[in-house]
Amino acid sequence: MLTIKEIAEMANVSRSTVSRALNNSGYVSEDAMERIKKVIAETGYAPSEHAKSLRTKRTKVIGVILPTIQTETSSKIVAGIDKELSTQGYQILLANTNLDKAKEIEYVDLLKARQVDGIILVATNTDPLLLKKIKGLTIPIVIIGQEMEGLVNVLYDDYHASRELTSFLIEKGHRKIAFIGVDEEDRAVGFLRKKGYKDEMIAHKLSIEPAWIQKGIFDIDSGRQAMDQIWTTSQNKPTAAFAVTDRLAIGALSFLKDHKISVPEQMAIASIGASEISQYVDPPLTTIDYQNEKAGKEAAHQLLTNIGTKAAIKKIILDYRLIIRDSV
Amino acid sequence: MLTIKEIAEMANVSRSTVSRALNNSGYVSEDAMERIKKVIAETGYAPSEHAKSLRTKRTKVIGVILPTIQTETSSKIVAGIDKELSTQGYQILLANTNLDKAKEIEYVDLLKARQVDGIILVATNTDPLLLKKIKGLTIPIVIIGQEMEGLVNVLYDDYHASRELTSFLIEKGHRKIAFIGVDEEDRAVGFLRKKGYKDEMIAHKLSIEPAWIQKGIFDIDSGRQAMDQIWTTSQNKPTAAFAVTDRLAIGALSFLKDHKISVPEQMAIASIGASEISQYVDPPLTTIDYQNEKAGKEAAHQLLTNIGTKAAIKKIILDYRLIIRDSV
DNA sequence: AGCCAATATGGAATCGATTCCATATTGGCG
DNA sequence: CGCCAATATGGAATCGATTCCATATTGGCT
Repeated sequence: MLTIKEIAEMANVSRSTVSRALNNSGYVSEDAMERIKKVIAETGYAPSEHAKSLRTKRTKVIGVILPTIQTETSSKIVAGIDKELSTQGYQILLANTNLDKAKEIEYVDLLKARQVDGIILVATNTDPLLLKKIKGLTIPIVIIGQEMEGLVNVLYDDYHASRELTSFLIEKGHRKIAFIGVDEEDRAVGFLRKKGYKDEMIAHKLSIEPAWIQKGIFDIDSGRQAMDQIWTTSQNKPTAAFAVTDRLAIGALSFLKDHKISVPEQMAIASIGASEISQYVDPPLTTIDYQNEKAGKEAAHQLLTNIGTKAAIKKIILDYRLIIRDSV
Repeated sequence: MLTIKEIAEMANVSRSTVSRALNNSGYVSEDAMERIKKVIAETGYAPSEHAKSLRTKRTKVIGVILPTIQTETSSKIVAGIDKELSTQGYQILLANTNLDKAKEIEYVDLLKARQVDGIILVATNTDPLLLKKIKGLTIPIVIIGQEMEGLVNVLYDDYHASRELTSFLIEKGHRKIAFIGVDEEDRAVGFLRKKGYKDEMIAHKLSIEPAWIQKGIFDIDSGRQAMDQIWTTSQNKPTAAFAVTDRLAIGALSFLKDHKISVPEQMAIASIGASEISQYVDPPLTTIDYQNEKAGKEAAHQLLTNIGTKAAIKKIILDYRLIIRDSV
């Protein structure tokens, strides 16, 4: 590993001068500058970022904590974050929790020790312990996807999106609408989307049979099982189902297809996510686009503006868009 | 930011003793240990990783360079890498090139400056400049997806997978087989898969009409366009098409569906990738599973065993698996 | 009781940069 | 021609850890 000292010797100047040259801080003669540049080019010297960070307290690294990388939502968010950060020379240090709540907290500490300049947390819950840990941080943090009081949030409008989608199903003539959700510990996806559905049903004086409400995890197969449950256990079969994610909807479609239940004639399906493949399944899914990449970009942007300055507590609510296709 | 010096003062010991306590390097009395632990617990002190790395030359960070995060392949690889690395306390520093070759080289330098303990490169080309840069590195590196002489490679068996898939189509009675590929600068996906297809066709004395061979980029829409080309420009219409990725195949399916060309009766489709949704499109795709997560895991494993020791140059070729579904 | 080795502890150098300060060299101008 | 400010340069402290070395303390054993 080449150091600044060696470069200085080779260019016949002091370390201070090399440093000044590297950082364009002036007071370097043309002559010296040239020699230094030449030596650097020849040797391929790259200054140690660690020594630099130790001295300057800035790392140009942002920690990103996420529940999984294996969903389209996550990768779109990360892509958005990266797009924004890379324009400013920042990089992403990944912290994947694999949906483990303890790890979420642990990673906050680890990122702190690595002195990242900021953290973006793609949250799945609003655990008080996590919240407490976050509030103790001195570096800026932005939360995506869950509302946390007193912090910078980038949010999807889960409640209204959910109401609107339910309302759309009702407009289309459906009265008996089933719901495939996820655990309500996930306040945004679990609780708020369910509430939106229920409230809209109630607003239209429509009743909900308990068997119509099923829960999955975030994969395709559990969507399939949920639809199986709905179909086989409900007394009064619904004519439509609202799945809180595209994957759950795709699982549901797969069950329906195998049982020769036609979509949308016998059972309409709608969901939230607008994943790339939602338009290529059979039939193409009616779904709500959440603009995940934009969420990532927006979060990164907020974070960058908060670095170095006091964070203005903000709630950014992204808009959504209903995409109507053949599944309803 | 709390430092070791302050902890030392609070615990009434020297910095050396605190350091020894932190690293369990012995020679710390029970008494002192207890006081130090107490202070650390109370203050939530976390030692600066930068100062540590500066001294020890180890960062516990691995740089991962990839062409995009927005594909299932990439996220599976990253998930695999993370799974393996996190068991050893390593983290991932992401470097997303967005398919920009210049950035690929640039990021090697940046990661070097950040003194990552190793690099995993998910490669899309075998550019000589890149190769030269890599060979100059002193830290271990593992390449996924492209064969690079003299380095540790984790490879898919593109050539044989391609031959086998072509052979399968032929077995099924197809004689006129089209091919949707990508640019051959990507040696693995572009060149080798095409060669496998061609060689297998030749081995069976089957001729290929120029219009049957089309090229896309890595997205669904270009697969659609490629199939459009094949269908509208070929004199002699093929009865099957081999797409080098699932996305291209899905695009092709979409074209066929819109033009009421039945699959597999009028046109069979097969591809490589085994993406999660390949089984939920209509009809479910016959595809080859490459085990991307395993590739990531294996690469990370190789990298970790090469840290600290001289790298054994190795070529690891992963096996693949033909998944037969209804599209053929 | 006295000696030696094991244990315990602190001091100081070090890692590779930045940055403040002191000093040396210029050049413009009266 | 001499003076002052701007420019150019190097020395040294510093960031926060680790680690080598020197010294102090302890306990076991003859």
